[in-house]
Amino acid sequence: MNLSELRYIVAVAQERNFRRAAERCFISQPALSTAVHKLESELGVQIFERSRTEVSLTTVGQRVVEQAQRTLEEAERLKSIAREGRDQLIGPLRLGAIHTIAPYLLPDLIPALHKLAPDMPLEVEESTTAQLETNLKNGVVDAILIALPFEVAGIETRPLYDERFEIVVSTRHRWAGKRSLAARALSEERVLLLHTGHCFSNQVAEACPDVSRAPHPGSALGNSLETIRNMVASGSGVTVLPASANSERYRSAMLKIVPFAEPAPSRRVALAWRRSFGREKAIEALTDALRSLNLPGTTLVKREPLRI
Amino acid sequence: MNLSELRYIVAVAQERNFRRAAERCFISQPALSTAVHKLESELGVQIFERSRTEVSLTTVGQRVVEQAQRTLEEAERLKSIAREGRDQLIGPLRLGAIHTIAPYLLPDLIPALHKLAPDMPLEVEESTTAQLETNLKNGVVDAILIALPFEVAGIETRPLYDERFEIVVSTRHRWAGKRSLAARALSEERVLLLHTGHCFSNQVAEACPDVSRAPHPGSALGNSLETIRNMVASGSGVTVLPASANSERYRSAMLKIVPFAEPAPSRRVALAWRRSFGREKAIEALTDALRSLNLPGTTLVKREPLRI
DNA sequence: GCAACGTGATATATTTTTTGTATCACCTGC
DNA sequence: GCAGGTGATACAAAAAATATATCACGTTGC
Repeated sequence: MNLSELRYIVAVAQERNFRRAAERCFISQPALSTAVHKLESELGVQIFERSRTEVSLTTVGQRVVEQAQRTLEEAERLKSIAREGRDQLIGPLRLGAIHTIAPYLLPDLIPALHKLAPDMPLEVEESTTAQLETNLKNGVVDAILIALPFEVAGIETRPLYDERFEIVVSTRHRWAGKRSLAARALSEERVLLLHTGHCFSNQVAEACPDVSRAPHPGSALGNSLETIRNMVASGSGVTVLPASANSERYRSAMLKIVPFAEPAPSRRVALAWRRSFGREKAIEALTDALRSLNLPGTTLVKREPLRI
Repeated sequence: MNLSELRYIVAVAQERNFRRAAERCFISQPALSTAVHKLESELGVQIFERSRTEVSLTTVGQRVVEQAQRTLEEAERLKSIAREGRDQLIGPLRLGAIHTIAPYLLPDLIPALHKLAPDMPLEVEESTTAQLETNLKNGVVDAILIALPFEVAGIETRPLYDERFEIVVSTRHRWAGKRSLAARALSEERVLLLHTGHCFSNQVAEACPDVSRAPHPGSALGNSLETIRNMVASGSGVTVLPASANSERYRSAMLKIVPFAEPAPSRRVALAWRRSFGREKAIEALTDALRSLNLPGTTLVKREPLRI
């Protein structure tokens, strides 16, 4: 039994004539005849009564044809479901981002993406790189925003922008008036950072090797740079933040941003997704939205050189 | 798109593994893979997300698979409808019979058939041979009981029994005491018969060539032999009836039955049905029921020699 | 790290199924 | 009786489904 055969018996039932039914099904009359015979013998039931003059339905045939129609309708519905789902820019996109990116990017990203893909709401999850990697591989999220390097089997990565690091101090700090500072200067100060589970902390530590990592209660600082920013404002130390964290939105009267002397340390932010994730269009739209944001202290990476 | 493909994606969705799904579908893994690919490209939608480690459903895929399941259920229901309808002894059988047979046969036939095929109710129509022939060809009835000869293209005929004709007179009639009468004797009497639309009248006329066909209002006698019987009882004339019309059930104290002298005229009653009518079992059951009736004045025709 | 195993995809060949062409037997209506 | 129409059938051709062998890639366990 297959759907064509069902279409055939419905056509025959409607036309009550094999030739016309065959024409409507775009097949030859003998093909139709054999197909109907095949179905009848498979079902073990005679659907039609054929005389030389006319074709009529048997009692069972009546019910069989009705049910065939119902089956075909369901099959049609399947097609229309697929048709509706064909647009990759329809349906939610689950995006993960690390704590040092999410809060500074999402407020602008969400409206930007909404313009490009109004029917693709963004569902956001904020976590560490390690957790995001797991969730990405498991399919809990569809794409993640992380800092490079990020080499994972089966995962596609696309660099988006380079982002300078900046030193943040209290306005009352002796560095508050500085135009710039060398990385090694940080070794003189108490530098507040997120705990080592966060890649940003490691990157800062790498960039500024002799930073005196001040001891602090592991999770007491939370996962938020904002806590650190407050601590800096209250004079507990200095910190290093990614430039986008110092956008106007987050600027404070109690803090002063001091750029690093060139070459300033930086990180490369990238988008990553499963190679098997089918919605390339969604990834493209997301990329476009991200590249349109114009974040302070960032430089877009030239488009397309995918690092695999 | 075909039903197999739907079965395949349902299996993959359940197993979340192509090899196991293939095994469950009794096909090879590559066959399953290509089939799923084919369906995906036909629908223009990715149903599954395949990583090397695991298979998962896309958002559309989820809905597609659900709908596929629904479609398959309807197809299954079709099969079960066919399975239920497979028994040819289930469902009504529409039987036509001429006026000179129906009333004398049906009272016994219905219970007899009910014993042989309890789920095959008989729907009866009483009419003339000509009308029955039309209705049989049109499919308004499935089988008819008529008197031979009956040669119609596309119609199968099976002789059932030979039935003697008998003379019926009033008890006050001068023939009331006769043991038998020759056919030609009828020429002396006023013989009441149904109008010429009824084959029985013609058969009597043929058998008794010089019958004085008494003039009578065409339809005033109705289509019923019973009307004639009443007229005979009231002395309006004599008549000739088929033997089964004179069974105990219909015998009257005011009437006397006089057999014809040998060779008594008779008719051969037969069952006829469209050659294309599929329910041979139903015809068999009906034949068996008819042959079991033991009607008075009838002799069963030897089984099976089908006259085609 | 690296080998063994497991995954789905692919290439090619084979089998099965579907369909088309030509023709038949039969019925209807003139 | 003959022309036109019906569905069935035989056979051939085309298309589809499937199997075998193999691949590339990831995971896992040592």
